[in-house]
Amino acid sequence: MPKLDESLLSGLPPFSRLSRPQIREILDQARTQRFEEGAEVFGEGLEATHFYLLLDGYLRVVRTTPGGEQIIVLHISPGQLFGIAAALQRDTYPATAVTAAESIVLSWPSHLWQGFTAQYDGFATESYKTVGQRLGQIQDTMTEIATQAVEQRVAAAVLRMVNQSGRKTKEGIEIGFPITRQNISDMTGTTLHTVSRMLSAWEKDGIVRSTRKHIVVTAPHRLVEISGH
Amino acid sequence: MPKLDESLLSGLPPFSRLSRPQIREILDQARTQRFEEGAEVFGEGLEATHFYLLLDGYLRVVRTTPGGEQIIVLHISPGQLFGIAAALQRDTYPATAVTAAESIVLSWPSHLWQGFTAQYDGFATESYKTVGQRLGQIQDTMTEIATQAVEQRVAAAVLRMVNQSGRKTKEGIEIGFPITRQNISDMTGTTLHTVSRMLSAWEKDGIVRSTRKHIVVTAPHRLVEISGH
DNA sequence: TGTAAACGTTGCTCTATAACAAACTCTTGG
DNA sequence: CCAAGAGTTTGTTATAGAGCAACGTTTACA
Repeated sequence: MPKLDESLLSGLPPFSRLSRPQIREILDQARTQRFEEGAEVFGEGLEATHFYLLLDGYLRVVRTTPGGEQIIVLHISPGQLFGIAAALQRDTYPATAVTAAESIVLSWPSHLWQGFTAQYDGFATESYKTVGQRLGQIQDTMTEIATQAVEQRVAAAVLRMVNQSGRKTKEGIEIGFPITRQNISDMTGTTLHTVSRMLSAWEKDGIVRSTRKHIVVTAPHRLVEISGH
Repeated sequence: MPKLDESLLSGLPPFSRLSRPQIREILDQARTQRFEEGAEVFGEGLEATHFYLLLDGYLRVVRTTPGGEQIIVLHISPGQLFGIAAALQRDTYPATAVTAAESIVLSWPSHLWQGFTAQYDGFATESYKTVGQRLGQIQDTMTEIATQAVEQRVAAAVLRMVNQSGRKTKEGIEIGFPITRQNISDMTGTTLHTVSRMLSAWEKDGIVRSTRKHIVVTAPHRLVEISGH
């Protein structure tokens, strides 16, 4: 395995205050893994043996109900920590992490968490900041699902993905990872049928352009209007 | 103001590993407040100047949408920390805390958080455990709202309150704080009308007994069945 | 290169639940 | 002790969106 370069981590919040030798130390303890699109990095309820950092790719964090339905709790972008059950004194993962695209992932054994927070300046602070942001985001999503009509929720979900991973194209802003109607319905608590109808209608209105697994938003402001924010 | 006794805190997880003098120190830095039922302890978006512990009473943590609708994110029981924005490096509260019953609350200035975690053994660990549990619970609620029918959600909400605050009566288990149909609808993303009909139906079936602002569950197992868990 | 699997679209029907409306009942405080 | 407000009940109507069904399209791989 080729040695990873310190520059991979030096820009990221949890590591930004560390010296290169410290980052070297951290990298030398990490395991690197590559996952195909659709692969499971860890599963809900399993023992939380490691914590992770997404170097490249995209992840979906997913919960499955007893009845077999699933909902996507959040998406993880490159540079973010995930599976940090150790930070919250949990011994199992509370959700499943599935790659939305081919991904490169670093991981460390959970027992190193304590040491990391103790010896690396800013690591704990930044990690808990991430936890706080995620908590806030989940509360937002929950409030939205509980109070908004389907069209508004779908619009908001699309906008969230665009904001998190959007890249400019000549036609508009494209969501940066493969995404199906089913995926969107799993984010919003609807059915793929309803999402499909909605996207068709928006396409007719010139708000989005979509092909199989890809969505380009051509008129973001109109989506913002629809979402009601 | 009467001096608070150390025994108030000594049994609670965040303080359980501390000596009496340490608890004395902590208590001496605390402000004690009493709130009427329905009072706001802090509001969403306000500067997070303090963190809190609920000594007695019950709280609802509430989010309000731009459109004026609100949803109850979770309930806080006696002995629990809340408003711990400081733990997550936030400078504003992400939600509003409203008393569901008359309540006694301790609070400390946010800047003490750092010191508490550094010098009191087990404080950080236990606090983050709480955060982890709450995150899990919110994810549960969200999954439920996104996937379950209204009757199942209402049943689950009632059961959650019973588990958290239930006290035995001759007729069954009573929810330990005042609760309206509107409150329940705010927990489940429905309307008070639907909740009212549901409770009426359950009462006819001998599953609950309810009076204004009070609910006694007489057949918890039947509610569990309905909730689908 | 052909065929199955995965993904997407669209029409039709049906129902759970919101919305509207009105009346009833308890509680509180002047 | 009465009035106003807060909480609850119940009936009726309207509709968003789920469910079912069928078909079309793209992708992958055998």
